[in-house]
Amino acid sequence: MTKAERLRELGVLPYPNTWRTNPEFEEGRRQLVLLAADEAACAKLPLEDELTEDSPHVPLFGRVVAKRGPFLVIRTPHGDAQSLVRPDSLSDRDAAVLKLLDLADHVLVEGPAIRTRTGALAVSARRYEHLGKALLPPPAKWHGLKDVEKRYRERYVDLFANPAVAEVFRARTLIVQSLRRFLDVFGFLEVETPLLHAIRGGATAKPFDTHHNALDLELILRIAPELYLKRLLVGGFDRVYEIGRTFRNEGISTKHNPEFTILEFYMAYATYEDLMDLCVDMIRAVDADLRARFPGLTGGRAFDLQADWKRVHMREAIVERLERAGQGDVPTTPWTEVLSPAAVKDSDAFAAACNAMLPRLDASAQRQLAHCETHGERVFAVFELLAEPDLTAMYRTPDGAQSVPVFITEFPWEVSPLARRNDDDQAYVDRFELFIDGRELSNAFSELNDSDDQAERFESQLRNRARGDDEAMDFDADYIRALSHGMPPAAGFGLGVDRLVMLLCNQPAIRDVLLFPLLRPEAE
RNA sequence: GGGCCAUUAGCUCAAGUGGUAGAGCAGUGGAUUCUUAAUCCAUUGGCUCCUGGUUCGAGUCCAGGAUGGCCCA
Repeated sequence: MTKAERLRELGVLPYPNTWRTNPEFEEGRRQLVLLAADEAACAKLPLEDELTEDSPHVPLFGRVVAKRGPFLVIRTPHGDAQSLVRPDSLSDRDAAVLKLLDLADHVLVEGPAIRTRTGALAVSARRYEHLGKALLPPPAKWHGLKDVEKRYRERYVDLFANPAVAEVFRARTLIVQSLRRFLDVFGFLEVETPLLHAIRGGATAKPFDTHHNALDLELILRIAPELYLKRLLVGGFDRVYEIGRTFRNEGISTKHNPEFTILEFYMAYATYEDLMDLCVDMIRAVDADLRARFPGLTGGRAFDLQADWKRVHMREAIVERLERAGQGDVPTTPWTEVLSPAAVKDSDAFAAACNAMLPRLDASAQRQLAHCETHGERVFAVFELLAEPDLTAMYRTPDGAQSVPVFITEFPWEVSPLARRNDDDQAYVDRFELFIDGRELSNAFSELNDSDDQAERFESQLRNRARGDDEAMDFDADYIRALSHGMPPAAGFGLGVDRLVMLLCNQPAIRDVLLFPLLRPEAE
């Protein structure tokens, strides 16, 4: 006979729903768990035999994760606390129900809080209620659940068996709340724009295809919210933001999941330089919130957010990388043999250097560089191949102990189809990407609000498509019409929220900050 | 996409060069009841990821596949 059947014999439902919580129980439990973690406060509790008739009873409810002698360890969202459950302190009925307890069951105990002989808190149970049955045993109490695949597939077990994992997800929520609060205070309006798009725009990426039956319409899941948010600037919402899911039909890795969370905000009458200042303030504010509440997650960092954040033109970063090759932690590179710092400004010399370098690159880098047709595309490719991998070695705190955040600015226009051209040099745009700890976290620019220029950029994207770039954008005629109605001068900002959580919470893989990362379905 | 590694009981892990598949915890039955991975006695539990091959004999060797991890791209 199963335990569930034996419970029924005692008149107890295995899955009851009769005991209900209320604000008083919730607060009582929370205070109790906090008290259990406070050694000094526990020392003031009475021993069992010092109790008086009027000692107040407190509730403790949650999942039983361990049995030790006459003690049950009960796990709650706030932490663990234990209960001393002795049959002779319980009614016969409660004692009989207690005998049918399995690890992982949900239970309620009520009784006075006491100090044990070892100085710990325990709820000395006068009442014991079975609240919910578990049929499967929990993972080994000492080792927990370690199997990485199982942790992702059975996240529900991971979360209750490994409290440190649950902590990361609580921290994630705090980070998102903190981002919202920061933007709300600055007068940004949070909005929701469509996830189903008819054409691809706002980023260069491969989309997921889907279909709407009633309209018989081929649709894609959005690869970025950008173009809808900028339509709202035209509509008169001067400061808007959206935090939401975005989908890119690409590979899965420690840094990529097909669906991820993006923050984008747009600010009228501002430039990309204003956004650099705002970005520093925002990330520092979020980090301060995080460190105050989750100090255990934020130690031992390889980067310093309090240091001065560097601002480096993309071409300067390439020059600096060449000049510092072999110094400190910046490795030597064959690029120094083919590309002189002076040649970075000279499109012919730069192209020749790229050609000379081609046979020395690995297959993927060759593809990336050979694909380039213009100087701007080559500058971007060389930045990615040469400078980006060593940003953490190049930009460090004065004592050299930590890397500092760096804004890479002045991108070539060809790789920036939605960004405003620089007034002094039309070949480059007013754009930056933020790198912290060597990882690309943000992309932002002064917005292109010249509808004629934007139309030319879309045409350029179509030419890229024609020559085989299957990530190029579509021509968005409605967006051109929107710009033609007049978009205020503005700057916009995008941030990978999952990557920010990884960075601030010291998590090595994006799967560690996604509750349910995409996995292949299990075999039958 | 390429390379390397892993896959054995519910969980965590063992099984020199091929020779009867094991432990701890969980579970079950009992004892004990101020424990801190509770303890003590007894005990159940296996398609060793899958499919083939070599062999008298395969968890172990070989080939192919599956899933996952790490690195590279």
